[in-house]
Amino acid sequence: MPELVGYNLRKAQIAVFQNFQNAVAPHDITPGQFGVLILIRENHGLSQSELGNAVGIDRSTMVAVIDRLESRGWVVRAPSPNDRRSYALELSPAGSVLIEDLIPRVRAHERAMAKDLNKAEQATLIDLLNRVAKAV
Amino acid sequence: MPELVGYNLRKAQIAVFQNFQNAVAPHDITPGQFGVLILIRENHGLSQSELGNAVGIDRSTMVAVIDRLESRGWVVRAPSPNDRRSYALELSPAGSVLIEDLIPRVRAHERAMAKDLNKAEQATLIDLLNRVAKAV
DNA sequence: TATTGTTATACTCTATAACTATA
DNA sequence: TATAGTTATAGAGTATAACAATA
Repeated sequence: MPELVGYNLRKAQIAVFQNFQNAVAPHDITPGQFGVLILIRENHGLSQSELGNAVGIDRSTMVAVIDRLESRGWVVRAPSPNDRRSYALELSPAGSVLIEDLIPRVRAHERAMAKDLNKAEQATLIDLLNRVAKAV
Repeated sequence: MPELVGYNLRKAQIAVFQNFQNAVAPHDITPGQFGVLILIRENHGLSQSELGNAVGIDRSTMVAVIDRLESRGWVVRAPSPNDRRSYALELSPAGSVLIEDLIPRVRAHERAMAKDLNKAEQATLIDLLNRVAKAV
């Protein structure tokens, strides 16, 4: 097992996930939720289906994801101006404040994670991960 | 985001997970379950708590994990010879047959995943992943 | 007819707290 | 007192199938 790429990927992912949780404490937010918030911030008015496609999850799953973020006051389902079936997702003011607080924490988390890797090694790691993701 | 190690790790992990599922079809087994079966095979008589420690999950979580593997006929809870509180976990004959069928599939999956990486690059990737996992 | 959001349903993975039997 | 397995409970994340409203 220790020589398998998949096994090491899994182990690194678990360690990184836990460090992320510590880094963003006391906000209790997952990497997936952070990614969704970032996507909404950078793409105003995204619909739930578009967001699901971007993240690779079903639109029925996205309902509960947005429910959670909305119930915590970070995201609002605004009416879409041109399609009455869909919502235009936006960050709430509280959501914007949250993101501004999270970004430096996530940057620190990234630094901690890569602290034993120089710049070239970080670039190599990202390149290799990309090639693995593309290969499968 | 695309320049973050954590983000790329997550993306690679998702792609690899899906490819794993295809590779082991029609067995419907997750990488985590495969890891548990391998550990039981390589450590006869392991207890649930020991297994949980090895994998990094709580012993209460391990109950349901073993329940599932037992209900599918792959693992047996044998009585521990020296401690009546605990079980000595073993693969059933069906579980041994399953593992023998899975191993070449998982090897093929590993090859597919790393098909665009030469030997040196694979070793580099594993080394970098290990250093990330250790850093956090 | 096709798409968007939703609900009902189901399953996996994860944890904490409290319990029973045993050490 | 401490440990092993268990249960109750809770929550996140994931999916498929079917439905209403809308395109």
